[in-house]
Amino acid sequence: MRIGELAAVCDCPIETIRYYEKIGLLPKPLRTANGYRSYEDQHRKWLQFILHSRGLGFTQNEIRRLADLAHNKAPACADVYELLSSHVSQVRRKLRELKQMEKSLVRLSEKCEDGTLNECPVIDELMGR
Amino acid sequence: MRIGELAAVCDCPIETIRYYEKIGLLPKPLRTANGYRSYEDQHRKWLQFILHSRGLGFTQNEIRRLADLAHNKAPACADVYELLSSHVSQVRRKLRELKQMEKSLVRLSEKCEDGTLNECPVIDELMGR
DNA sequence: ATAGACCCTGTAGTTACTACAGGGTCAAGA
DNA sequence: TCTTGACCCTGTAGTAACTACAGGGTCTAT
Repeated sequence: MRIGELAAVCDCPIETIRYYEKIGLLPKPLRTANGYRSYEDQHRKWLQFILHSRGLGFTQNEIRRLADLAHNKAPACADVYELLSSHVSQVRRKLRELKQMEKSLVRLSEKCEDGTLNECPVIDELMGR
Repeated sequence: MRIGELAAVCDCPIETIRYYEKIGLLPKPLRTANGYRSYEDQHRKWLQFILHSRGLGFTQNEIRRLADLAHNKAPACADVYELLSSHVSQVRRKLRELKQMEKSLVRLSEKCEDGTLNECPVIDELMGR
């Protein structure tokens, strides 16, 4: 499978695939005589692993650690679990932050009274009271 | 006020202040004879404006637009309101994404059964079923 | 006279890509 | 046969929003 096909199958830009290879997230494929990358189905699985993890908000570092665990003969489930739960708490922290932001923003925009005012209390408030 | 004092007052790293000046977010202050930056109280307000906006998740571009509106004699409240509501919808979109992530992560980590397994269904699932 | 705290500029590193620039390869059609 | 077009290659630079030096200058106190 050439890179274009892998990209199409996984719905992922070609540049990203080459990038994952460069940073060592995706194992290097063999090359054909003309230098083109030649992927096996295993590469497809690895790439999807990366893309799924990314979709769940894991950083490249976390994905790298997950991948290391995955390539292990007996992936220690406890380690995976730890990575997972620490990530869940990060996501929850981010959620709380965003909810707080949303609240403040709504409170702020209520001062606008639907944008019909000619003076702006929002700007004043952001300037620090 | 020298940069160190401004940094302390606003609880913001010195480098960040210089960075905001460099990218044109914070107006350039006067310089003393020895070349040190010399800030007025107005600068403190501008910096707090930036920091507050940043705390609400606005990007530098949005802050720049807010600041332009703020420096206007008669800031059009409608424009501010528009910026605000478009930002609120972004925050809400991000919130939905994160909630979805959290759900998937929790579902995934439940497979771990508290990390007591020796095989790992999580890895399998991330590899794409 | 020198130690220490402060200030300066300019550059490089971070994360996770994306977008070229400037080339090579290969199959199909005129 | 030639050339057009769709592919592929490497390598570098740009993005956001900072952060962290390197290598210097200034000023106050001991």
